[in-house]
Amino acid sequence: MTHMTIGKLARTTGVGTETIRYYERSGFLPAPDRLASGYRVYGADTVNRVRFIKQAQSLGFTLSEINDLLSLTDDPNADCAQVNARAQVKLTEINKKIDQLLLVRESLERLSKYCPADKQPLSECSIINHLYGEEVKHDG
Amino acid sequence: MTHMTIGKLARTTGVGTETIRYYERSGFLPAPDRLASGYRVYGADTVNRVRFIKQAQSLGFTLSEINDLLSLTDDPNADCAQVNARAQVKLTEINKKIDQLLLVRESLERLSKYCPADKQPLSECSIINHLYGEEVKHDG
DNA sequence: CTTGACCTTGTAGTTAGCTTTAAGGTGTAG
DNA sequence: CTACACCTTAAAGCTAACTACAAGGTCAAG
Repeated sequence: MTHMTIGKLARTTGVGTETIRYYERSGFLPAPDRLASGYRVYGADTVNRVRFIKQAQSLGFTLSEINDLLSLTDDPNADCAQVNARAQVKLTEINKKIDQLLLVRESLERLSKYCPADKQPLSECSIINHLYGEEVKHDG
Repeated sequence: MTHMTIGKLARTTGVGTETIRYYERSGFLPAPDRLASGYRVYGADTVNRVRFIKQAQSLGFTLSEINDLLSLTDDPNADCAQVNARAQVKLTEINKKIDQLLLVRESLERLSKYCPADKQPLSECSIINHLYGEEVKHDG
């Protein structure tokens, strides 16, 4: 059970076969052994590597950042501090995105609050008027 | 001063000339009048329209959603409620994104907390171990 | 020995929103 | 009249991460 073809690997890891081949093409997975027929053969190590990629993606890392992380795990001199530094960079990015979205939400909520939200003409719509560059009343 | 060429419009609105042409190609801006030379000529209305697009983008609307909003503003039967409904949809999306990012941040922070963050071998790194599918210790 | 699931390759398409390039015409300041 | 900034077009390229397609070879069951 140590050898599996691409479809089995795909089913085991929950990605598509085309995605596996794409990862190989792009250097995220090493070129696997082949059967005489040319079929790719994978072992448990590749299952782990694909899972690593998917887990890291769910934490907001891009494939190229994940490649850096994978290089670290292959480097005998790499240490925890280097991984943690990358995690901190990612945390900073995520915090920035959250802050931006909070600002956008605030704007939209404020605009919506002053929009009659019934069958008023668009000339009364604070959202549209704001988009066209006009000032909107503030609280207080 | 009511007529300006594409470069002036671009500078006035803070976008590139190629972006203006791209908007026209894609139907976000109407085809403008032309000089005898073929140069595009714009008026203040186009400045407003481009600003509308940019403002709406900063609120998280995609170009295709913005096109819908612009169609509404061109529709004599459109009303405030329709615009507000779109704003609510967008607010829901933004809230979803914020929630996802908060979860991701929590995961990354928890992992980072248990990572020695000094020159320990990667086998001690809770981040890497998590990505490879191992369990991580919890608080309490 | 046939059926059908599975595999191979290379190439191109997708979404979103631009940006760049090539090859050339126009407008104006000095 | 000569720079030089500005304009024109069509088409291709970019980033990210896949996804689809065509045309064919392989493997296992019955």
